[in-house]
Amino acid sequence: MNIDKYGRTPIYEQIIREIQKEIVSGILKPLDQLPSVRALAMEISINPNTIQKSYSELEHLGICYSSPGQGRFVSKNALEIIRGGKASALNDIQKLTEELLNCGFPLEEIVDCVRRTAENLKRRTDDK
Amino acid sequence: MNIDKYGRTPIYEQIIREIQKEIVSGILKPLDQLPSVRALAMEISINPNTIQKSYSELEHLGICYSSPGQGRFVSKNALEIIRGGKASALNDIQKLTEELLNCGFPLEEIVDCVRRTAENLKRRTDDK
Amino acid sequence: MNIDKYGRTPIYEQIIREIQKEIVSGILKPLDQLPSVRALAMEISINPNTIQKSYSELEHLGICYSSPGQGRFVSKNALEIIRGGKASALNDIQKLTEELLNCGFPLEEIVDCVRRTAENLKRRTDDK
Amino acid sequence: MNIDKYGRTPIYEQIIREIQKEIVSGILKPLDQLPSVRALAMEISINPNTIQKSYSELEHLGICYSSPGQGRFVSKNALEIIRGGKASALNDIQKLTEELLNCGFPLEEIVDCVRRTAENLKRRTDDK
DNA sequence: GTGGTCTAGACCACT
DNA sequence: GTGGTCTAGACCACG
Repeated sequence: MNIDKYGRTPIYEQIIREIQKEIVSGILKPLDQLPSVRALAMEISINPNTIQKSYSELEHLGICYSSPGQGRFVSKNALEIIRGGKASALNDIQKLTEELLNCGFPLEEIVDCVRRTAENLKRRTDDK
Repeated sequence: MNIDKYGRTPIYEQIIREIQKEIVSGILKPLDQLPSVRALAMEISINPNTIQKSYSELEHLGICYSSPGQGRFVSKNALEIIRGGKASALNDIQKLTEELLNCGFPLEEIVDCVRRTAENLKRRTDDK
Repeated sequence: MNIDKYGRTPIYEQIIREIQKEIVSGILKPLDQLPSVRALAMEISINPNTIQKSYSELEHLGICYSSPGQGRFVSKNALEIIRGGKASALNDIQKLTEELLNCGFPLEEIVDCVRRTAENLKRRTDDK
Repeated sequence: MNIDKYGRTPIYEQIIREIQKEIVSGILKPLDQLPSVRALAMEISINPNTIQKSYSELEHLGICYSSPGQGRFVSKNALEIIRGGKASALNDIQKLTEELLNCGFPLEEIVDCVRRTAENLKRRTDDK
């Protein structure tokens, strides 16, 4: 798990995204057990309170659930929920696009940037 | 000036962006005087200290400069600086694109979103 | 930390210099944690907002960085940045020298002054 | 007269220094008349209030005096007063020197800087 | 009138 | 506990 302890994005958000990424990529499947708060805290050297916060948020979103005494598990419909939640990212892209266009950036430069990102991602995925 | 006093993005950052927008759109030109701290504070009902912070930041960026007792003015090369600073937005777009692609969003949907944003922006600008 | 609350130089600038001095002298080393805003405010009896301003400025200069909830730390390359920034002091010395020479002060008196300053500083440092 | 309207040093201080410089260099001699507030204001495009402030300060220092209805004149002992006042510059040089030495600048570099400044000044003076 | 600094005190998000 | 933002209100220097 790739966490930047000193960046501006909150650690608990980074953890949420990383777990979502693992679910989306299939590393974690529905009904799989998540690592315990303590275990994950040790593994990535983060305060357990922070892990707890991430997990609570994921539960709140319905992406995982905890059964007392047994542990915490990925929800059956985790994938759908994650996909739904990401729709807001399109909104963010719109805002950024507007900002760039307002500054005189040519549209095609932005489109190219998106396409190149897709290619790079594909290459990296294929390499694995 | 359009400020959301109760949103998550700090007021002072919103002000910075609004001023940049006014410079980029030509409402404010290089060497123009910016509204005084107190005047702007009154106009948008924000505490003068917050305006001061926005202005200081803009000065730090080299977008404006101040002479005590005289006022604050747009730098000659403000446009270039703003454009340079926005380059990081491309980076943000890349990250968001990756996130969406990872979730299975088709590339063309993202590209379409960008193109539609550009069209909408153009229409709004032409209407003026 | 030695602060003159009622002098002409702003408190926040004095704090910046004092912190830089502590880094240069090795009291604070790269990656060390700086005193918290509140702690330093208490220690030197200055309003936390003023400390915050000093720290923000130091961050702007790249001399330290902060992670909310964790604290504020000296940058790895703090020393280099501080040294680079002080180069402007040479410029100031030039201007003052010109002023003195224009008034008829003999060059050697100025040079002597510099040398004596160095000796005094060395003596004080050696005494420690 | 060389004034930087947009720098950080107050305009009225710059004017004071420029006038002192003219006296030291002999352009203005004791008992010479200074330009009137209005005339100087026009000449260098500065608010008369600012000129007034500079003149008041110079009077306060004893460098000039005004005789109502006649004008403002350079004092007989202006040169001595200016020289005396500049002694504080030595103090400033000391402080800057300490700062540089603390950062590891070699003493000889500072001394060289002073000597070079003197040479440049001499050359410029000889050229005239 | 302008910008700049400072205090006091509050509230929020993050760890 | 940490940093960050904001308000209210004051005071100063400069033009």
